[in-house]
Amino acid sequence: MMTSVTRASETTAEAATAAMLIRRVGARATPARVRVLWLLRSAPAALTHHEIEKALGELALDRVTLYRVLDWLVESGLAHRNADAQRMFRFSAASSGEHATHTHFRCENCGRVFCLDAVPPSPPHLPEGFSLSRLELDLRGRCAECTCEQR
Amino acid sequence: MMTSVTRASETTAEAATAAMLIRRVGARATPARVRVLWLLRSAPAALTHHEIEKALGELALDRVTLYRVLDWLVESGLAHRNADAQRMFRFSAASSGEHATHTHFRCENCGRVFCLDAVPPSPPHLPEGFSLSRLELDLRGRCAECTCEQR
DNA sequence: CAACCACCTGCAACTGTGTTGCGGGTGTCC
DNA sequence: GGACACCCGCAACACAGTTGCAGGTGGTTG
Repeated sequence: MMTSVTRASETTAEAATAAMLIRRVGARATPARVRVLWLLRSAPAALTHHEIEKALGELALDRVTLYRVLDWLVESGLAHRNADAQRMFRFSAASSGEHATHTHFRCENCGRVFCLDAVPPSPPHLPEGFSLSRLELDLRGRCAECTCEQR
Repeated sequence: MMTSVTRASETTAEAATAAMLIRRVGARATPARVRVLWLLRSAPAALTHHEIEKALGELALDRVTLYRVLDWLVESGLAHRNADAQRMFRFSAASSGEHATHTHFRCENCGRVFCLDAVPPSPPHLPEGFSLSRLELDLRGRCAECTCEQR
């Protein structure tokens, strides 16, 4: 069925990939899930609930449904959730491989979060009893766009 | 944890230090500010609003006043604010020197945030136009306490 | 094919963290 | 001691995220 996310032929392949990823987890590839995952996978940065809602345009889902889809994506490992500096959740597609170490850039002006490919930083050593499961490098500053308008 | 603000003599010196820090910024060292800053400075981890409220015990302030004190501390550079994974703000005292690079450990079980002294990781290089102001290493895992009770 | 069942969707109402407005109190300075 | 700035607390609000429930959808089974 696949209600078209857009009509461009190349993106239907992307949508099919998203659907495939969803089915692989053993769940129905509903339009809502496909759209959202497709959007996350094509976004260069982590998106807020609100940004996703806007980006879906007239294909938008109910607010709650979107929350539930996002929760489900996170729970099944297809997406990641992080709270940004404005204490809002931001969602990004999980890279197919590992996500154990990751680098984000948070713009202090517009609040957006970008996922960077950067060298995994050296593993530090922890106080006794602490166990490490994941490591994240967090860069703060201004993104290219905000540096331009340099308020 | 964190018994109330006591009358022990040694802590009065700590309180005096807090008051001094506040006055140095050019502001009144009100009891509320002194108490909160003192608490933050003696805490091993970043605290939520709620934890601070509890820790102050019967000396507790109004909810709103506490928020305003915290805002003021952040604004004057005496404290730092970060959103944790549960999208709640956590506050920590600013170290006297720089805070440009910093390492946090976030417990995925209890949500607490610990400030670690760790080597500043090497600065990676950014996409064109991005400017870096701060760098943070974010470790996720289980803190000693939660590793013990190992759910 | 019809009944069934699991699951997805949407509406409404709720929760809890953080914020704003405002009146009143407390210090400080001339 | 009067004016002023600042601080405090109460109440009401704003908003992201959640829960409950009724209804729809699609696949499966007899």
